[in-house]
Amino acid sequence: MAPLTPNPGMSPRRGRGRRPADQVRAEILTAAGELLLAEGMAGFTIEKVAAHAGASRMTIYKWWPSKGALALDGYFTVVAPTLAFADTGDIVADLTNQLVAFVHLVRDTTAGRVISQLIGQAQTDPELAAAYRERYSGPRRALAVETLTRAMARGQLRADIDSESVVDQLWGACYHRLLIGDLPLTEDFARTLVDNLVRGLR
Amino acid sequence: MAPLTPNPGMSPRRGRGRRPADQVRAEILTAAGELLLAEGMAGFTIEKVAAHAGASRMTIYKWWPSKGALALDGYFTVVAPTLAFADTGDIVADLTNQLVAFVHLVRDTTAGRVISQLIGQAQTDPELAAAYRERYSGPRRALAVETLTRAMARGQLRADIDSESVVDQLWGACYHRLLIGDLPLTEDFARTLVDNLVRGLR
DNA sequence: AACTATGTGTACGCTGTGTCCATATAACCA
DNA sequence: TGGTTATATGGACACAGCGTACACATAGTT
Repeated sequence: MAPLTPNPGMSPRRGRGRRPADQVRAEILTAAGELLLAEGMAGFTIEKVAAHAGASRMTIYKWWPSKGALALDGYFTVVAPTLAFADTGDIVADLTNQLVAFVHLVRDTTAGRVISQLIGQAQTDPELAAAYRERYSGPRRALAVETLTRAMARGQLRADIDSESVVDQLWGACYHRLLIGDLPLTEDFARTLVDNLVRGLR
Repeated sequence: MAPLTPNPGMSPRRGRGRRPADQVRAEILTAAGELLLAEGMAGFTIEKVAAHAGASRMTIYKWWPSKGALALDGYFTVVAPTLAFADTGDIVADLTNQLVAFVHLVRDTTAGRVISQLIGQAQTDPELAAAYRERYSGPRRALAVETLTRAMARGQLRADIDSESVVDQLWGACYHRLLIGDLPLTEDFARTLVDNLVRGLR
C-alpha cells in the first residue's frame, strides 16, 4: 500500500541547498493533498508530507503554522473548490441538484472522508477551524443564502424566511449523517430534505 | 490552573499492590470525566487520567481499548444521560422545548465542547464512532423518532413524513452550527428550525 | 493457608512534534 | 561579473504520549 511515489514526476532532488521556493511549496502542497486522499487525516503527518515531497520538515514548519493549515491547503490543491451554484430560476430544482451533487461528492469520492476528518480535526485546532470557515464553509454558505434570497425575491419562497437557518437544515442535515453516520447519506435523503422544508410537515 | 485534586475524596493510595477493581474503575471514570470537562479532548491523555485517578496507566490499558472509549465512558459518568423526552401532546411545543434544552446544554455548559470534540475524535477513531452511535446518538434519535411518530398518529403531522430525516433537519442543523461554528447557536435558531419545518417555506 | 486475579511501579522502544544549528545554493543587486 | 542575502537542506536534540513488558504486591476466593 505505497502508491505514493516520492517526488512524483519532478526533477530529482539535488541534495542540499536552496531550491526555488515556489517549486518547493507546490511539491509540498501536492504531496499533502495526495497523502490526505490516500490515508486520511489519521496517517497525515508532517514527516510523511516532507518525505513524499522530498523536502525537509523545517521548510514546512516555516511556511505553514499548523498541521491543519497544511492539510486544508493540500486539500484545496488536489480537490478543486468547484463553487458553482446553478440558478435556473426553479429554487426547488436548484437546491435539490446542489444537495444531490454534494451527496455524490461525499459518498463516491475520497473527499467525504477528508472533509469529515478536517472538520473533526478542527474541533481541537482553532486555526484550522478558522481557516475552514473562511475558505470553505463561509463561501459555500454565502452562495446558498444568495440563491435562497433570489428565490424569495421572485416570490417562490416566503419573504420572511431566515435563509441561514435553511442552509443549516439542508447542508447541516447532510453533514450530520456524514459525521455521525448512524444512517446512510443517500440521494433520496437529499430530495426528502428539500421536500420536507418546502412543503412543510403538516 | 490545577483544580483537579488527585484522587478526590477517596481513601489515600496504599502504595503498590492490588486495589479493589470496582473502586479503581470508578475513580478512573470520575477522573476521566472531570479531566474532559476541564481541559477538553486536547488535554485528555491516558497519563493525566491515570495521575488524577491515582492509578497506573497499565490498569487503564487493561480495561479500555482506546483513548476515545475511555473519554466516552468518562463523559457519561460525569454528565448524566438525561434522555427524558417530554410528550405533552403538542408536537411543536415538545420539539421546541427539546431543541432549546439541547442548545442550552451545548452553549451554557462545558458539555458542548466535549461533545463536539468527541465527534471530532470519532472521525478518526472507528471504535469511538461506533460507541458514540450506539450509546448516545442512537438512543436520542430513537426517542425523537418515536415522538414524531406519535404526533403523526395523532394527526398533528402528515402521515407520510420520513421522521428520520426530520431529526437530521432539527438536531443535525444544531450540530452543524456547533461543529462548524460560522453562525451562533441560539435559542431563536432552535425555534426557527421547528417553525421552518412545520409551516413550510412557501 | 494457598492460589489466582488484578493493580502497581518502572523501564523500554516507537512515533511525531517543534526547535536549533551549520551548510549549501538560488535569487537578487551593484 | 561578483558579492550579498534569503531560504532549503541534513542532522541532531529534547519532549510528549502511546503501547508493551516484566517483576512484585495484595485483595478475593477456595
